[in-house]
Amino acid sequence: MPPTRSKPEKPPDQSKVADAARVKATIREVAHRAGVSTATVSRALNRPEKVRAETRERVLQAVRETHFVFDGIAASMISRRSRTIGLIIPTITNSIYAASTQSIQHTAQAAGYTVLLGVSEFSPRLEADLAQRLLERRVDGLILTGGNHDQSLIEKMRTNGVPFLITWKLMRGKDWPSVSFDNYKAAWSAVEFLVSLGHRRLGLVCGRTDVNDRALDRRQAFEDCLERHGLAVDPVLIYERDFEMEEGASAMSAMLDTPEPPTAVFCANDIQAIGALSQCRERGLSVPGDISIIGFDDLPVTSYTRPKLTTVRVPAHDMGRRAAEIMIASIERQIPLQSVELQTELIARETTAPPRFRR
Amino acid sequence: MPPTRSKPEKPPDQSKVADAARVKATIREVAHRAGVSTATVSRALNRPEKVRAETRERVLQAVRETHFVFDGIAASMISRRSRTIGLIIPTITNSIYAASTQSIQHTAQAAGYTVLLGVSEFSPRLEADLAQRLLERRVDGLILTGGNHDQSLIEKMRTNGVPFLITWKLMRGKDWPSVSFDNYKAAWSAVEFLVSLGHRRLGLVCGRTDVNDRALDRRQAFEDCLERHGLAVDPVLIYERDFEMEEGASAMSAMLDTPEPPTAVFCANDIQAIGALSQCRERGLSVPGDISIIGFDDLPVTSYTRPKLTTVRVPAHDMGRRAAEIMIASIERQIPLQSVELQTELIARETTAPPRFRR
DNA sequence: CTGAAAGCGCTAACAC
DNA sequence: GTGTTAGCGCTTTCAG
Repeated sequence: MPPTRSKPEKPPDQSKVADAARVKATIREVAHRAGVSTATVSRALNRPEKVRAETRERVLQAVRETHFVFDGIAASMISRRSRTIGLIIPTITNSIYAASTQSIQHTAQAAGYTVLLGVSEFSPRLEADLAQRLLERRVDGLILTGGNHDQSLIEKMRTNGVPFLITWKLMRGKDWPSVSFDNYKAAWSAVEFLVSLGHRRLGLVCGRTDVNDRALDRRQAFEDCLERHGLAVDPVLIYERDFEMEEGASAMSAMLDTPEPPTAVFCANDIQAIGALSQCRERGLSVPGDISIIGFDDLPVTSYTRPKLTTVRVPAHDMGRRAAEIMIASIERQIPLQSVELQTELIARETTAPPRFRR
Repeated sequence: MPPTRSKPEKPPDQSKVADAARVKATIREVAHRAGVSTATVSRALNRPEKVRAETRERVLQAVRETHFVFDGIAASMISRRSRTIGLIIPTITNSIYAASTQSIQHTAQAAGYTVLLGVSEFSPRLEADLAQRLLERRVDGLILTGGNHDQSLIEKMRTNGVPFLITWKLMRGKDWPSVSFDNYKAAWSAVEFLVSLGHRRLGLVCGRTDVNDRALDRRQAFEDCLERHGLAVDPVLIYERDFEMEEGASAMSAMLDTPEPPTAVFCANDIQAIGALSQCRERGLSVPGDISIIGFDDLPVTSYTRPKLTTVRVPAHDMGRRAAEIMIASIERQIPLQSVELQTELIARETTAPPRFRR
């Protein structure tokens, strides 16, 4: 047994706590080992400059010896801050949300924050559960996707003083802060582009507008833009589908089987666009010769399809970074959450061209 | 003002706390409102069956009125459990890790756990920081990617009693539990397949083996398999690159510019394979006529490339689910972490064929 | 079935 | 500079 100070106020049953600890250490063990008070340990860890260098070194030494891991949970109880932000997205798999998520996590990490992740799978019910749990973990702020949320969730965030931010959807009317591009405007630009190429009969593939208000904005833009140009909005050319390539393929297939197929199709996300494109090639159709396709998101893979996909570039990384920055600034410096509108950009690649036959 | 019990032991400056709370409620307010003790509120929330139905209803009513959100942080202090698991992956963007992550989050959520996410960007330094922070948040368990970890991290997890699990890499030799397929075996099967097709000059594109032990296993299998078949391992046909399509393209480009290009290339992940494939087509080479390509992962998009990519299917979803289940079982029922080996499957699609000229 | 009281590991005054 | 003390919001004996 090592020659330790023999004042067993609390007889520790540590058989050989030489310098490799066997059990979780608390700030008390560290203090004892360093021969200081717990307050000093706390200071040495959080405000090193308020402690004499030599003392600090002794404390740090004791921390190392015991493999002490600071208990952020206990600290949070007092500081009323968890240094944690919650993030809820509908899906990560195979999607553009992964990009914003990675940026949020990166930015948070750099600022000393940890991200609690929730995946709602496009289910409002699941989202509410997820959010409740994040709130119970006392996240300092919550970053949500889109503007469809349980009313009681909003109330809880309000009364519990948890700031929240909407991403992927601009909340112009409401007083909710959002960091996003304008889905309507972006989709409009895509449709406008097809029309300007001379297309008169257009199809749409998009997500399910009942659970996805981004898809709703995009669909609305599609319909409005056609009307604006005096073109027909034919329900037989509008498909709301799940977020899968296969769904894009089958939607395209259905359109092509229509008596009067479209000469151009707007797919409101690249995942579905890739499926749609593949379906056309499967049938031996030339893209863009026989039919034009435009996607939405600019996933990295869209530069690698054959032909390369024309799409709308969405500032996913920027959005994630800005959202995290704004959230953290609000948490740390009480700066009210500000809304930011980001821009999108049409990336004309190879799947779009004028229709073969003008009417 | 509602006719409440008038015994202001602690004069609450609530001007009109009718049923919409203005500030965060604690269990005390709820107790007061329901006319019970804090202990009863706690019981009503955690062990409803130990409280009379009528009392419980009163408590729940008070919870609703105050928008009370349970403080999981305070609860964790006592229970020594956070109902939280940490997950560290190298990247989410545009990758197969998104799939396992989604499954882990899904499974955790269903079991009442929250996931704390860290993205290490293939940096051991960043990973150590991330892990430290997760430990400080007192995660009940940690799911890591691969087997390269800071020694002091391992010690901290050990002495702090935080169970950890390795994914994406089988830890046969070491005593670390892992839930994964065997990278070596899986890569071997891919290379073996090319050899069995008649290829004698093979190239490799893989991740950076210095920061990615999965890539190392796969490279090792490539080299061993060639040797086993008495084939040359030509360093000029081996490329370690970052995890980007562009990198796969440039690696392929370099190989093709070689005096004696390969007739088949094993890309140790689909991302690089897509780039490589694209590069071949860019140069007007026929795949698999002029050159065969096999990928690894079976990303959804590999069924949508032209031609469709032959690859090795990896059980990402299963791995995530099993890892989360095993971790949670260990946390809740003290079951020791068990290792599981999952299987992969070669998916022969359209980018592989016998070489045009046998030697 | 319910209440009173102690205390989880840490920090924030306030002393010394 | 450093120590002492009093809790943060909750759970958990132990009484009643």
